[in-house]
This record gives sequence, C-alpha cells and structure tokens, in this order.
Amino acid sequence: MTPADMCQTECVHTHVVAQVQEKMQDDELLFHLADLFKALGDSTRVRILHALSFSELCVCDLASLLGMSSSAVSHQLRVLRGQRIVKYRKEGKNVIYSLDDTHVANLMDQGLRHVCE
Amino acid sequence: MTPADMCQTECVHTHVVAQVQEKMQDDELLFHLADLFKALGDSTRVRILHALSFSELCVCDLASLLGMSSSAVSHQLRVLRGQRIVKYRKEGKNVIYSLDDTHVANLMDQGLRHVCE
DNA sequence: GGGATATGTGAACATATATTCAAATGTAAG
DNA sequence: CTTACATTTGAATATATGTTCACATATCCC
Repeated sequence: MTPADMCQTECVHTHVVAQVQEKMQDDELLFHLADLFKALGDSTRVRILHALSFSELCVCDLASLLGMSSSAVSHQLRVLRGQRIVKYRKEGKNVIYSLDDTHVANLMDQGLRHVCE
Repeated sequence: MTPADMCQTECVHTHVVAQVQEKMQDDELLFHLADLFKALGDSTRVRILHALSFSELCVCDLASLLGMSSSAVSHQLRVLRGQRIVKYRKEGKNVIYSLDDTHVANLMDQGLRHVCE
C-alpha cells in the first residue's frame, strides 16, 4: 500500500473508526461468514437449495431437476455439506438431502425478498 | 452428460420431482439470488458490511479499518453497490457508505447465527 | 485557474472455482 | 461372488474473481 493510497489527513473519522473497531467481531468469525455466503453464491447451489426448500431429494432427483450430471451435483452438495447447509440420510442406494436448519431457509427467504423488490 | 451419468431407472422420484418443478421460481430470479450471495461471499466485503452495520463510514475509514488500500475497498464497494447492498451519499470530498436496507442487516444477522452455533 | 486530497476505474496478474471426464466406492439383488 | 446402479472423488481445464498499479475524475481551498 503506497503512501499515495493512504488517507492523508483528517478524512478518517478517527473517533468513529475506533468505536467500530471495538465492536467488530473477530476476523476469523467473519471469514467463516464469508465462506457461508460463498457457498450460497453459485447458481447451481442456489437452485439445489431452492428445490430442497420444497422437498427432500436424492442426488438423481436433483440432477434430473437441474438438467445436470450427478457428478456435478454431487460436487456442489459437497460444498453445501462443508458449510452445514444441507444434511443427508442414506436410503438404500440413494442419498437423500435436505436443508440443514431453519437458518438456511431464512437466508434463502430474506435473499429472495431482496432480489424481488 | 453421458448416459452413464444419468439416473437409469426408478431412482428418480418422478412424482415429487414434478411437483417441485412446478413450484420452482424462474431460473433468472435464482441467478439473481446467486449473484446477491456471491456479492456477500468475500471476506473483504463481509468485513465492510459488518463495519457498516455499526456506523456509516467513508472509503478512507473503511480502508483504515481493514488495513487495505482505498482502491481495493472502492473496487469491493462497487460490487456491493451493484447488488444494492450498500447505498452512499457524498459529503464534500468524501463518499459515505451505509447498508442499503434492513434485508441486508437481516442476512448478516442470520448468517452470523448460523456460523456461531 | 491550480494544487491537494478522496474516490473511481481499467488492465494485468495471480488465485479460486465450476464442470467434465474417468475411476473408485458403496449398496442391493441375483 | 458378480452384476448393476447411485453416489463420491480426483485430476484437468476453462472461467471467474480479488488485489495491485497507474491513472482518471471530482471536490475543496488557495
């Protein structure tokens, strides 16, 4: 960061900045939050979650619904599992996925409202 | 998509899939939703939004708070503006940013809860 | 107008990521 | 055990994206 990029003088509202600095959550937590949104930030994964908001579905169902290969769907489900966004249970040869908790449904809902208005 | 990748037989729960298919929102809307989450899915932008949840701040304030160049912050604010996640007003030489609406604060809040538990 | 400072932008580079393909694993049925 | 099929995984490739750097624009003050 060159000096030319820095805020030179009193343009920084030092008092407010210090106050906000105090209240800020740890960076680590915010990194995790970014990872959560990153997992939601892909059209394939959003479509998967939107479908799962109506009914639990197996990988094949999702692949059929989205017109994609099971492999591609499985890769994306892995990402969603990693953030505890979906959960699953095995039923014979199938693995049936569903939304993990109400937070996820709320996030989708709030997001849809923001996009629709 | 090769035939081998397809769901061959009755593993597809055709009835449920058809029902979900009907209820699904248009792809275009879901793409926009993914774009929204994509904009939230970066640690720099999350830190910016977290800071703005406490107080409106100018670009310099944010750069100082995050230890980044004003240029980098400005680039990210552009992304957030594009999704109507932040709004801004000019005050002399400064441009002061704030969260655009309550949806954004709610999304951050729901997300933080999911991450914390 | 001219200089100083805050912000915005375009190009470039390095990194991250989504899909495909090929192969492996797991599970049920014969 | 062998076959069939659903799912997972690893490597490869093509694309998207974040930061830096250099420069442009805007606003204030002299």
